[in-house]
Amino acid sequence: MELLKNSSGKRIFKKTDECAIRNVITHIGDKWSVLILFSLTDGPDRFNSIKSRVEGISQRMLTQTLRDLERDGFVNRKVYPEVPVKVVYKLTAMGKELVKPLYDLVLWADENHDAIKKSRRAYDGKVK
Amino acid sequence: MELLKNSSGKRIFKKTDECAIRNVITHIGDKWSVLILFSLTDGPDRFNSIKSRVEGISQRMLTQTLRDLERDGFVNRKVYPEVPVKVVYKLTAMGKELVKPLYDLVLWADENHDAIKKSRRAYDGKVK
DNA sequence: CGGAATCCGCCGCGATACTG
DNA sequence: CAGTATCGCGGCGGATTCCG
Repeated sequence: MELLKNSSGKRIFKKTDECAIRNVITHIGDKWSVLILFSLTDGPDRFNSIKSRVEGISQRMLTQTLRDLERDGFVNRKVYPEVPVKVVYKLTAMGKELVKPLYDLVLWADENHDAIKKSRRAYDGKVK
Repeated sequence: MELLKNSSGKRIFKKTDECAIRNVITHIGDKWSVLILFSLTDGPDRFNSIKSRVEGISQRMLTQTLRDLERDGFVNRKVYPEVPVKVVYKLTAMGKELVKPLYDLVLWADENHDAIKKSRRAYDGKVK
């Protein structure tokens, strides 16, 4: 994956687009993307329903994030020209694939949440 | 993990600290953390060496991110009181554990990198 | 060498108002 | 209902300077 190495044989993480890791992180790093992806694992859902389930997200950010996810091929957007309009979002095949490793990560974090909080308290105690 | 559901049986993602996912994302979410963690999988390394390997990171961000990782118990910091000072960072046991699911995620992203870029081009072509 | 401290630009993101 | 458009500020993070 990362072939570039320095004189000590250690990997170098390039700035550019070629670094796959950076491309992932930009999505994962965005808190809303992950929550939206996970919400859609419960099945297809409508705009305002997602909005109410992902607490705290603004209309602006939901629209924008869904667009990005659609653009990357993780989410499918379907418009039903009723009155009023109905728009349903669902995971694509690739979207469902992405959620798998993502889920393992979240699961790990959930299990280690206490250990992390404990470590923090210890650290903050030392530094005061 | 997430027990709260709405009338349709779909999960609700609370704003608060109770949502494990949100806690994960804030840690792993930022681009620098992941790159630093991965760089340390090649073995312990010094401050400026990491800085040169993670391209584009500023001194400020490297220091800050390393502190956060140390605080959460993912990274160990050891000072060698030589002249000039030498500081070596390495993954803790928990840090190594974290990298595993993280690696699967990155691996997935690497494999699907082309598909994502292709989807993007198709999307951008439509919207123009 | 490995930081800490300060300053500051810019843009992410929320709030609000308006449309098809 | 599901968006777009516009404005405004808060804070992330880069650049610079100084220190043990």
